[in-house]
Amino acid sequence: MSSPGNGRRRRTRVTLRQVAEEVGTSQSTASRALAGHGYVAEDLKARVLEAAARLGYVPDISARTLKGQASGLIGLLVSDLRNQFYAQLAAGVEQTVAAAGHQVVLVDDHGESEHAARAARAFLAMRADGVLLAPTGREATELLVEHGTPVVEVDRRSGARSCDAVTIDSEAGARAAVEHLLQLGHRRIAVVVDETMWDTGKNRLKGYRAAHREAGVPLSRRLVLNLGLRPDDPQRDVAAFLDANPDVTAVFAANNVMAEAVWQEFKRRGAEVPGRYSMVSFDDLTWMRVVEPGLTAVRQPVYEMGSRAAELLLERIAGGTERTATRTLDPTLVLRGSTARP
Amino acid sequence: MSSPGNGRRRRTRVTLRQVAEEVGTSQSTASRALAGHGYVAEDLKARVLEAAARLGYVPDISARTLKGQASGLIGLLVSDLRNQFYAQLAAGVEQTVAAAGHQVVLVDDHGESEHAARAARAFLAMRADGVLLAPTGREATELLVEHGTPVVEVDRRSGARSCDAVTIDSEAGARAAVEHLLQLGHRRIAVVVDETMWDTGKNRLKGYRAAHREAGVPLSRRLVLNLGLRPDDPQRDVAAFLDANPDVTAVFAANNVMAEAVWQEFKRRGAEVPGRYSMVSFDDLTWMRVVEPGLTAVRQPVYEMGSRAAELLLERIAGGTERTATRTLDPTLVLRGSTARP
DNA sequence: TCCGCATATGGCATCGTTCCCATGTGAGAA
DNA sequence: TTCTCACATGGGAACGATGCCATATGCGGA
Repeated sequence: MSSPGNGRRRRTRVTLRQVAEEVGTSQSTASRALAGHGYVAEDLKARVLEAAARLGYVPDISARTLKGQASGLIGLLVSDLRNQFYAQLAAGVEQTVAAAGHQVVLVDDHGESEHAARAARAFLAMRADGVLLAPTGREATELLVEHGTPVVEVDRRSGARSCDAVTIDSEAGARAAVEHLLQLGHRRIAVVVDETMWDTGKNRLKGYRAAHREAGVPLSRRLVLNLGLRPDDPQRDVAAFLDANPDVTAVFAANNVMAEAVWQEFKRRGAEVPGRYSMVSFDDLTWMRVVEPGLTAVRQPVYEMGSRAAELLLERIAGGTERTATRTLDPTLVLRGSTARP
Repeated sequence: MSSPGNGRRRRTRVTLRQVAEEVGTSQSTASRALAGHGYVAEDLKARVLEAAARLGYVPDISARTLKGQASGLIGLLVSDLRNQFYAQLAAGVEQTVAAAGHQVVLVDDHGESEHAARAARAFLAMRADGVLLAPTGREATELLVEHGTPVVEVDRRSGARSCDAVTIDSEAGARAAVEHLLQLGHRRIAVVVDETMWDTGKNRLKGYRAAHREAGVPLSRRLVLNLGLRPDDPQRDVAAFLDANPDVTAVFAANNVMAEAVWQEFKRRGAEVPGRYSMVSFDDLTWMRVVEPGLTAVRQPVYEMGSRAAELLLERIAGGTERTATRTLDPTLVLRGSTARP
């Protein structure tokens, strides 16, 4: 590999100037040789490249960025990396961003918008070329947009002023799920949500209601279990709810966290699925197709959402499209064994 | 928030010089005021801070880094973000790194060491303060160490020259799992692995063998199903293996991917667990405690491994410890319903 | 012969911060 | 009075890469 015999840590990094001196030319010429544009004689260029490789030259992004070039960094802000949903999203983003030769700076705001704002400031400070946000407030988006950083919102929309967005049609997904239950003959369908402050939760509830209205089935406030943000022990709350509403025959869980709580509670009380309860989850994770019976679920193209958002952001950075674009992806209802007639 | 009425994109970012001019002082003084060290009169300092906030000043990390300061970036290289194992790891790392005021640059090498080497070069180029690697070859580690970047290897060790590492005791975990099966009376225990080139796979196989030796149960090559890296369709291979070895009564899956393949194949052929087969997984994911029966599994403290590795790296960056440290975390065997006497 | 142009190379200012150093003040000590 | 020292401020040189501009040469066409 690189220069032998140079003990452990190199004291200072190899700079372009050193490479230039090695071949007896100027920084300018060496720069052109490495960059591959501008006039450089073929043989000189080869010698510069060889020297750069031999000395282990690595260009300094800070200097390049300072001079006004792109930093090559894309910020990505998610709410909870431990949740498979966001992990998939991040994977999709990383894949696309890396393929374009950029790097992802990942921040997890744990659902706190204050933390998100801090992250936005950090993205600004590092001169990120663009940022992808699963927003938890409009502050971060606004800060970035105002400073001229391209932003694409993913999954959720902050309602902040114009920026691109890639989301999944929550309302349609929820409607399909609940329609399915209604068609099977269920009339008292519970819905379990943890947040209704962002458009994901709001729209899933909206879809739930729309399906009822369309089917002419009356809605009841009682059947909406709203646990609020980051509930301590959702399973306990679900248990209490089921005890209080013994007439419920089906449950629609608005996201994977809720689905797990509901499923575990069914298991704990030995309630048969789909015998006693039918169940549908919004979001389709590994475990839902592995359990017996499999969970009927609204599958979201999460990985794809990540990569589409990244593509959109890269286009925006390249300065392509002018007016802001919103892309909505369609979820699909995957039928498995957890749903049947009541 | 910041200055009102300034249309959309600010054309240029606010620099320290502009803040200084705003309060009628010099860059030097403004810098000291913001940095909070060196002599600055109290009232002047307050005015600088106020002006910085009012103008929406965000320091430029590139310039700071170029001047020789830390970049605040920590590189993290994982093999497959879609795998919950690495997502948990990344979450643990992010949490700890963010708490220390740094940012994580995340790269997924998809198990390709060539990709890993490219990532290492990128980390070098952006002057990452330190790097965490789940190595897929020694090249990346060596490149970074040689350039003087602190490196901590996580989960796997590359065997490259001295750098810190945080791993989980694969051999002990595997031994515990297989001992459990042996104690239940199993004598023909299959082991399913996909890689034996890194120490994780190697050591799990070692633990499997050690347990047999200790129990005085003869080993058979036939019972080792080695699928090799990234098998096309592991479930099919497992099926073929089970057909060819009908005397097997228990299966030890060496990681979560193998466990899923084995589990799905059991389900497909309607083989009762633990009636026909007992099963243990190395790595304990959500679905394993949700399925019926629950999977007996070797639980790895993955999130903790991530945060411990990050802590170690931060210490190393701070220049604390001198000699390299290796930390090994202990896995625990979680008994559930998938294991019983043959 | 002279101009224009493609080719080739080097000098140097620039990006925004940091920090060393020079400069300056006033108070208290010698 | 003069020296010292703590306090306070500004000038300006780095850091490393980039790219504009000046310079130089040789060749073909007018």
